[in-house]
Amino acid sequence: MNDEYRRSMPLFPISIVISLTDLSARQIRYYEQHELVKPARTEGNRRLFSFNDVDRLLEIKSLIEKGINLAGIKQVLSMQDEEETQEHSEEDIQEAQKDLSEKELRKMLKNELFQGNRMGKSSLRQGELSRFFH
Amino acid sequence: MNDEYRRSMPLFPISIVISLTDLSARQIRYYEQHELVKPARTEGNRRLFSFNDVDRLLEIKSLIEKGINLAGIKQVLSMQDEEETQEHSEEDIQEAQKDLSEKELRKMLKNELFQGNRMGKSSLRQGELSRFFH
DNA sequence: TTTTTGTGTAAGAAATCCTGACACACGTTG
DNA sequence: CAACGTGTGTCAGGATTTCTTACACAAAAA
Repeated sequence: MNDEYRRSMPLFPISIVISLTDLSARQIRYYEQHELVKPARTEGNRRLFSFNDVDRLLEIKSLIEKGINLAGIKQVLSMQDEEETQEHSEEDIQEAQKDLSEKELRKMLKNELFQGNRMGKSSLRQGELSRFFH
Repeated sequence: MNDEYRRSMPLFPISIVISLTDLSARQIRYYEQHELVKPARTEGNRRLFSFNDVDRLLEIKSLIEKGINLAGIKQVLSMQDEEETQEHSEEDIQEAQKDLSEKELRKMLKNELFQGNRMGKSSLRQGELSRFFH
């Protein structure tokens, strides 16, 4: 609750985020451009990332490495955002998942997606950064 | 243990530390100059502060507001540093406290120091930052 | 009163970051 | 196959942030 406030506090310049995520500046800016992350800005227009932002970037990176394109990642992330705010019934969740797997995933990700891990929530879930911080 | 590693990771530029501590850049640099904090540096020589650094600065600020001068603060902090690394017997701790109170405090802080709170460890202890982060 | 402390402020230089813009490999589409 | 779309690298010019050094000064200490 107050926790979310702390995790969304703008703290890191892009250089730190680069070292934390091993993404390039170009990648990070490109993801922002496509609204996968929305870092805050200083008065002088410099990006400032929160813990949530960094977590999100790590998640994006993990999905990228699975071969998912940005459109797909956007879907996944927006679904997760919904889950965080609203409480869902079992049906809702299945509905949302159908939305992703039928309309987008099967078509554009072919079979690469489900090699090995079945994209279970566990591996995609938040808190990646908790390996570094607490 | 691994926790200490995370808390000592250089993450924040001075601008963020300024907003987090409400200290001026001048103050922060001055404290560094007198070795109360030792922030890391980027390749380009910019300061990078860790959680521990910010905690320490908040502690410094709190002590400053109590009217303690830098020499006294340095003593207090160095004592705390020792406590963190080594395990002490009861005697050791009393010894250290005597070291501070007799040699320095009574002489240079006069009576201002003990007005109200008796400088109990509780109020000086670390983790101030935990009010903002976890 | 003279000195020391702690902080403000300013200047010039250097580092970091910003937004385009162009390139390009690869995969997709017509 | 040719044309297009996607995701990333890289470079340039400009803006912002930070650095050090130096001077100033009020308040406290000597």
